[in-house]
Amino acid sequence: MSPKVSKEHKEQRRAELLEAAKTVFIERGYERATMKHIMEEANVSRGGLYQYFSSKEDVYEAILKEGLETAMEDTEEVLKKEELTHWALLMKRLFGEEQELDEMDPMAPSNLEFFITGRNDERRRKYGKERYFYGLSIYHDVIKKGQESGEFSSKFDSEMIARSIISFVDGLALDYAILDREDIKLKEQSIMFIEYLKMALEVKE
Amino acid sequence: MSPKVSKEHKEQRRAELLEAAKTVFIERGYERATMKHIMEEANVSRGGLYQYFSSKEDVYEAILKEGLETAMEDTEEVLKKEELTHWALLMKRLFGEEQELDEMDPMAPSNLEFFITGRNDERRRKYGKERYFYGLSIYHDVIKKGQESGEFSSKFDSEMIARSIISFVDGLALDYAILDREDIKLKEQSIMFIEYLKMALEVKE
DNA sequence: TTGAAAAAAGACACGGGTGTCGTTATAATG
DNA sequence: CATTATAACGACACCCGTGTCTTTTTTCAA
Repeated sequence: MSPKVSKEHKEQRRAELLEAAKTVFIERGYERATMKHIMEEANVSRGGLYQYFSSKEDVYEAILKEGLETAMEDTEEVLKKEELTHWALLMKRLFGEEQELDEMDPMAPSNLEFFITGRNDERRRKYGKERYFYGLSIYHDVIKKGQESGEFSSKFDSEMIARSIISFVDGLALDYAILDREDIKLKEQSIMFIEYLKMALEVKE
Repeated sequence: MSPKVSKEHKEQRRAELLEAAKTVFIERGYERATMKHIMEEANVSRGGLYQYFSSKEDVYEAILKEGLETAMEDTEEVLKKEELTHWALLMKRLFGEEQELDEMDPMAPSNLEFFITGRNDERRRKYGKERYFYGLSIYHDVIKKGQESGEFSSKFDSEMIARSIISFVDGLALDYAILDREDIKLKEQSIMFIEYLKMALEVKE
């Protein structure tokens, strides 16, 4: 009846495995990474790993889920500070609390890979769609509210602006994946895109 | 000494194989496609296929090369009609002669896949970089000339605008790959991006 | 300290994709 | 029509990743 190992320990182990898996995925990408690589990185046997995850896809989905959860928490966090303008809020959602325009989530390339290589798989496709529309709603929300409050111009459709943000973010992540750091100009491109947004929303600042 | 089959026939055969391969790649994507799939699609044996191509990567590079060549020819074509404004030229380069805003190269998803999954491979990385900078120069060129001629505003750096075009195109291709046709809104997003460009370049039209 | 139950280990068989190689069919040439 | 180069065939052996299954070890509770 009673479990032979504490729940805390199990969760701890699981977290360790996920951490190791992340390292592997960042290094090798989703497709080229194997369960064996993860076992080696985590210093665990085949059986040990399969105790927690039933496949590579299973591991990856756990990482994605975790990432989404922390992202949602961060969004909550930002929302609490209600003194912000909609524009500041939008910028925070785009580039995070620290506004690091030249940083990129190291998992971003693998994430793209995961969804693009699995685009013919119904399960993964559905999952990708969910994430897309969740991301869309995040941006759409604040833009719409900004327009309603009069802070933003309503010249353009809020949804299309929100969609353009996603495309921009995805495109940047893609180029980041393929090109060398110095070739991509993350910061300058982000600034350029911010200018587009300023013009479209007629933000003074 | 003398070849036992005409050169034309050989080239014809090769073209057929490439055509079949394209069909397969469009259907299954790069990673999930196998040489066997291509053999079946082309009604050719293993030996027959390997007569022309030494690996899947080899096949794909041939397709990419072909695509790039026709793209360059198209660009030449457009350049000949010198009566165009720089803006019209830019639009043609972005969306082709027909300005079909809701069309997407069916190979685009596989192309992204090819480069993103191979991002740790030196050869493929180098190849991707070449293509990026070639694409960049195409857009950069016309924007710079437009600015120099006074047709475009020089408020923003021509290179960054050109880069933003690539990111946009890549991001759109990515979303096209992952989402269903009806979820993506190709046309509306293209129009939105054109508006960004119009504002940045201060184009009346 | 001992026993039970679960976690971790690692050997194993399987499947699937790859590229090669000896053989056969075919097309050009004399 | 015969010859010969080579295109096309398809069997084969190889490799590698996967997930399972049996065995061993560890942990907790009595």
